[in-house]
Amino acid sequence: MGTERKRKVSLFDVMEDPSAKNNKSNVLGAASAAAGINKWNGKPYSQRYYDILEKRRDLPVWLQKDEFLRTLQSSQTLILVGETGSGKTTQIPQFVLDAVEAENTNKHKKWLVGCTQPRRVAAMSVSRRVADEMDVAIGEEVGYSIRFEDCSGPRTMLKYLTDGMLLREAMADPLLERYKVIILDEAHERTLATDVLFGLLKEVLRNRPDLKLVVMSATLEAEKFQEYFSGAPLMKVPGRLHPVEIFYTQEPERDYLEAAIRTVVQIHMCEPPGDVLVFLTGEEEIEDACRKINKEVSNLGDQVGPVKVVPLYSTLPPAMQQKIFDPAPEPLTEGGPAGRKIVVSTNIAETSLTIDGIVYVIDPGFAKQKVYNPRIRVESLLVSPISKASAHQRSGRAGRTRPGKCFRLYTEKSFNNDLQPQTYPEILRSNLANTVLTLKKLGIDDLVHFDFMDPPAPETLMRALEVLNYLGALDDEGNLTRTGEIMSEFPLDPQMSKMLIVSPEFNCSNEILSVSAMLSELGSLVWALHVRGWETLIPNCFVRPREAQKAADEAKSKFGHIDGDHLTLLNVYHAYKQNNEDPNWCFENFVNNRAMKSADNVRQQLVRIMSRFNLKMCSTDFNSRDYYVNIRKAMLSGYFMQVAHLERTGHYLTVKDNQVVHLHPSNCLDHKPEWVIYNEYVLTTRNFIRTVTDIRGDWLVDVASHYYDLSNFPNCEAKRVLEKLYKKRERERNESKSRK
DNA sequence: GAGCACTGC
Repeated sequence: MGTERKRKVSLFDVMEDPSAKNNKSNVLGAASAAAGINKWNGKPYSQRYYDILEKRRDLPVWLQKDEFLRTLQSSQTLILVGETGSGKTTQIPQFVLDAVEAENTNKHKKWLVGCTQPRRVAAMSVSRRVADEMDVAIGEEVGYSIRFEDCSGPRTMLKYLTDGMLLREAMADPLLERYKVIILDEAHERTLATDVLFGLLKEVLRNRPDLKLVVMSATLEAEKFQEYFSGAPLMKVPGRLHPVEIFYTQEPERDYLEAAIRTVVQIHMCEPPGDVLVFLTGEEEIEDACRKINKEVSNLGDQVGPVKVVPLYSTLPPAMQQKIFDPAPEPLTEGGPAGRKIVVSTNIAETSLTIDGIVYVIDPGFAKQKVYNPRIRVESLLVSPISKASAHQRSGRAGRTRPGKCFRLYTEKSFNNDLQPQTYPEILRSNLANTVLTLKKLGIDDLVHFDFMDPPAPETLMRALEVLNYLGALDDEGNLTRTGEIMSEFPLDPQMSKMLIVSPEFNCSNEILSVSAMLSELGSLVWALHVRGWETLIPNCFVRPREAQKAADEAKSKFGHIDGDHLTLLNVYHAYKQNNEDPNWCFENFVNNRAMKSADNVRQQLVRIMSRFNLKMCSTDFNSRDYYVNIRKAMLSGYFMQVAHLERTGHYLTVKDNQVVHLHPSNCLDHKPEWVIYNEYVLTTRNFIRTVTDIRGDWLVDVASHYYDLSNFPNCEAKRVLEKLYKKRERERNESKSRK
């Protein structure tokens, strides 16, 4: 296999003379276009194809098509910087297709061009657009691949996929041999998956001279990318944005929320018509701001036009999110002052959602960002200043349809001196246990010397290795074990995949599958439940409308399990299935139908992975006393590092880390157990542990004796209790021996 | 008796 790879001629080396190549592609293009036959599928072009083609040719990237093809021909890696509106995401992959096709001598050889996106929606919508542009059916020559949905086939030549999905593919095919060219789009966003792909692809390119890489990014960091990819050529494509005038405050603002509201009102009173976008940090702040803006504007009476204030955050259900696309309200009287739409949004409007018609942007300079503390292994959300790149992106939102204005609620000096150039990449802000497992599976043995664009803190890597070692995914030399290999196949946190893998030993894999599916969808499903004026309870498959709180609480209590929230989730899942997944049943019981559907979807995916590894699907007899005991023990064998002990003072302390924590009030326990496992540790008004289940101290000794090795344990009450347990064990063992 | 930046497999 290796020799064959070496024999392959580098893809674009065939043509020596760039002008000859261009002639050829032009001739080809002209010939097929003249015949009106689509070279990709042999069908005649539709009228729509020609209509779109005309518009495509107006995009800024088209002016540089030849330059792009020449550069791609002469180098293995290419960096392309293009601002919003340049058309790079839709056009560059098509240019690449033309190039590959022109150079491909073996017409029967299958090849693929992949283009990654950080978000599912983008992968889906861009591929649909490109299929239209190429006049082919989606899923045929052009397709996409995202979790739960592979819309590609044997004919596919261009595939848009999420970065996480390409990483998954690399686990099965480390040299990514199906691909001729890989395009990493939106590289500046520096998602965890993209960062891992950087390092991985750098290695793959060394082993595969016939593979090419195009890195596409929107901003300033191009030189850093260039340096990382050993001086790869850099191409710049202009964007197509209207000019945006930037205003700074003269003095720092004491209260950015109050300043933001004041600025909205001023714009509405003094500026010409045009919609406003305000960036704030979170749901509560946004709802609060919307109320205040409405109040302030109504105080102005009819000297100003009407406003439509629209909140926007990810947890808003899609129907509510749609309101951002509504037009601004009409003037109250004919010829009266114009109406204005005011969108108050989180960072979601910075990258994920684009609203046309925005002319004014208000940027207070803050966002909630994830931070990770490796010492106590806690990720939390913190309101922190944004980066220059982020500020730039925000202001660009004002110039999509016409020239706009951006009001930065901080001083110019502060922008220049205080804001860091780029947002910290995610890899520096996350718990890396799962990432390290993926890297190990990809065959990266030496993590310390892995070529990260931004290497994570050694302590974070050490913590991740330690966790994986305790879970039995890595041996003491740091090599992937068989268990670790299976764990890496699950799209779950290592703790969760561990409990799944061992669950057949506790005769409860069916139940652990359900718990895992419910838990893993907790985070990503909140959006389905949130309706304005409604509240949710955690676990968030429960809905709690403000006008029916009592009924909702009663409904929830029917599912409550006194031994813990994990078991409550299991009860809900079982009830959902017993009622045939009936949406009416969900409605009547204040259970969210969408959340349940999605959990069920995840569960099916997990079942498929379990079967692939011959992991048995089994249950303990429901009437057995051990039914719940087995489930709790199986959970403990994954979560033995997330245990808290009730001290005599009445507080919980996390085991080993000795952090004071409190049971989150959403728990459904009817007592305070001496020992609990928890799913997450959240830092808000206090240190809370959320989704909690009662476990027994002697199980710790049975299930995770390697972790509860007392010779390596900080002095604390939990240690003394465990010491007693170990002694009791020993006594019992001796007694049983002497009886024999 | 508290609360959810945003993604992804």
